[in-house]
Amino acid sequence: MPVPQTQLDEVHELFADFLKARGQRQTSERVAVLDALYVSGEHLDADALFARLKEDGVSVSRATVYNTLELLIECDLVVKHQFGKTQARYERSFAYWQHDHLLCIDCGEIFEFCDPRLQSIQDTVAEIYGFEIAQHSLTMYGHCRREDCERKEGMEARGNRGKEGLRLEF
Amino acid sequence: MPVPQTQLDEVHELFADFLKARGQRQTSERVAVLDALYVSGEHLDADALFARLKEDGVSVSRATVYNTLELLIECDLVVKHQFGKTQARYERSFAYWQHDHLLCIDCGEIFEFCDPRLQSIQDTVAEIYGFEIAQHSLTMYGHCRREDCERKEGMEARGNRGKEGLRLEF
DNA sequence: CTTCATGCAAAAAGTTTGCATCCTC
DNA sequence: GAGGATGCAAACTTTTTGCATGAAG
Repeated sequence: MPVPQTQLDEVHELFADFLKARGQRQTSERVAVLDALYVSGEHLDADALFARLKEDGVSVSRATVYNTLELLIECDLVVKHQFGKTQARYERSFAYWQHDHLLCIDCGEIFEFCDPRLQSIQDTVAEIYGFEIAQHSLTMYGHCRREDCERKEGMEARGNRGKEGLRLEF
Repeated sequence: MPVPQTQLDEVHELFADFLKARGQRQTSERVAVLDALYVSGEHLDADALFARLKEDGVSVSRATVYNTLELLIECDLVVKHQFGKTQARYERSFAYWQHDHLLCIDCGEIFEFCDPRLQSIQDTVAEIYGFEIAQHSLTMYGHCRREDCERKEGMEARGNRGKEGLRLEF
């Protein structure tokens, strides 16, 4: 689901302001990374993002991708996820509903959901442990029922050696 | 909190049975890795586990540590966590309450909690998305109030360059 | 005595860093 | 024009793999 142009403009402005405030420059590479994440709305890993940019004819180095992601995370335009893998994935976060994730163990597809009860849990935990909770990460892992879910990712990644495709890591 | 001897025996037996069933050998190294995780009950990363074993006078290679962890995960005696870092942590999982985690952004301390409402959320999500949910991972990140919480890990890991120590990754 | 497991070291995979060149501001 | 940004490649970190040696069954 692509982001509407007005929102993309708004995000560009936020990023520009953030950079200006820190005396950093607005380069075409930085904007390209921002756009790649906002236009697709997918949960991309650094390498997929790098490939996507190259496909789009934008030439950036991996170092710049990582540098820019760091900046985007700092100004809260992007969040980094560690969906049970050593490799991180990045997702746009501005003007987008706060949500958690549901991941298909077989095909790797990611779904998003939101449940208000999680806030109650967070409040309870904060009170019991005397914590000031800044953020949370909730991911559910299971088997989806899409007709085109063919365990593709599980097969590739794990050589189909168990009843389940991906190795679960919590 | 160390595990009682009777439980350690039980875990040894489970592991022995698992290995025998697969025609694999019970070596002292494998048992040592299992014990290291069960005796301390901590959430160790592979390297810390390696170091702990060396401290205890057990000489195992990193490769064996990783191999054994894989086995222990397969027989559900250990779970792997990816607490928003590229580096995984491992925790014993047998005869231990099912719980989620609360992590101090400043000192890195890990607390455990359990809230029955999460099961309700899981059921709802499963129904709405038509998923058969196998597992979930919930981690809350915040600031603890221990008097000896001195942001130590944040300082080391990130060079104290922000208002918060650890980089959050969700 | 036959595998299977270990240890070592090399390779992978993901990410970070140093530095000369380039380009915003 | 000056200082931050880029690209490249090398370094680093964590994890995986290949192979000769060693030990469990």
